Amino acid sequence: MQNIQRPMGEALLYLTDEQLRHGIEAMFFAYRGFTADPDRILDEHAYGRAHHRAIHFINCVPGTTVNNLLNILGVTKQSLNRVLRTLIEDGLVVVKVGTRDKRERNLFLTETGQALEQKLSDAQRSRMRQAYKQVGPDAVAGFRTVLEAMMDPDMRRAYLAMRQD
Amino acid sequence: MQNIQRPMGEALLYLTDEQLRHGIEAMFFAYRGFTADPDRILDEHAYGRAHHRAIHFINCVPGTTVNNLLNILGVTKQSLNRVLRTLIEDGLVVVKVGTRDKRERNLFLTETGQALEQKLSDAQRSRMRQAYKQVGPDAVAGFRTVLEAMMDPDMRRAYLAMRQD
DNA sequence: TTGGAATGTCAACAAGGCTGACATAAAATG
DNA sequence: CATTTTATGTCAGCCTTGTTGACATTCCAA
Repeated sequence: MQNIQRPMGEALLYLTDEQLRHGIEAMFFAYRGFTADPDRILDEHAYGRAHHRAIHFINCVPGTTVNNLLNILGVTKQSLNRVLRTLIEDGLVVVKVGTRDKRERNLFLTETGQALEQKLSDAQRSRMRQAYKQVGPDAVAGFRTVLEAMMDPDMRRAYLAMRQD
Repeated sequence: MQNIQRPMGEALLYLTDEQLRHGIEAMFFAYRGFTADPDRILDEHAYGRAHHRAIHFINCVPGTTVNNLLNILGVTKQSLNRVLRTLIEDGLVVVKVGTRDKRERNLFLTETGQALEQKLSDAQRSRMRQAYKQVGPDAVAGFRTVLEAMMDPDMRRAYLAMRQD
């Protein structure tokens, strides 16, 4: 370590080990903040982050299959299945057997499910909005750019495919 | 949803629900990338992220007390204790009874512990460096600014106190 | 039509959070 | 000096959410 070369004065200051370490810690603390508000709401419903993630992406891609969700979430199908089961039992998610391929299950949020999704994403967006507002558009653009660069290529593809702005 | 007001044309485009949602998803996928490399290394040693976090912050503040670590990590002492116990048993961490206050335990990494810390943080910094290099200093500055704005105030204080750049 | 691949379910286990209760030693306080 | 508070550790037990293994169903292609 300690490969502290500064080939061009302070121009690459942001690439020193020290700076990178700060970035790592910022990521750690920020992610805590990022999940704090939804976590509180989920607690009231006896759900966890896993439920939140499932709800979020089912809302995002209504009718998605279990398999597709597995790829997005990066967990095993067994793990996802447990979460889905409780969401289905609780009437937040409905399953329809695939029309073309009957092995597939298409997932949808019920109205109750959509209501919870709203509540969760309102909370999360509200913190995001406050942060964005506080720092302005340029910082936000930089934020998104770095996040994209940090993703694994597969996830970057999934992420970019999901957006159309 | 769909409360899409645009009070000043496109000037606040980055604050629409749609944009905020993309920020949320970017955060989710990026955090996965962020932890992927250390996770692989930890697996080989039969450790988890909890061990990584402890190692990281003990390295960061050598001689830190258990209580201080609890505040930084935001877990219960029982949970931290389990992790610390294995790290001590495995000879990665040593405990010294506090000099001024003998109730306190000061935590340090052994050479072995430092070696693992190096390995983990090399991997994590390397991804960070690649991302930073790819996007340039302005984006990096924006990235850090937004992350700081997203933290809970307590954590922001802890984070800012930790750095002296 | 039959065997393999894809999809999803159930069961059991492990990591790592959590709470509660309790022990000990040291410090602080009256 | 007696008492209380603080810092830490430990045990037991619970929950969420990962994991693997075994199995059922469905589809498709040889």
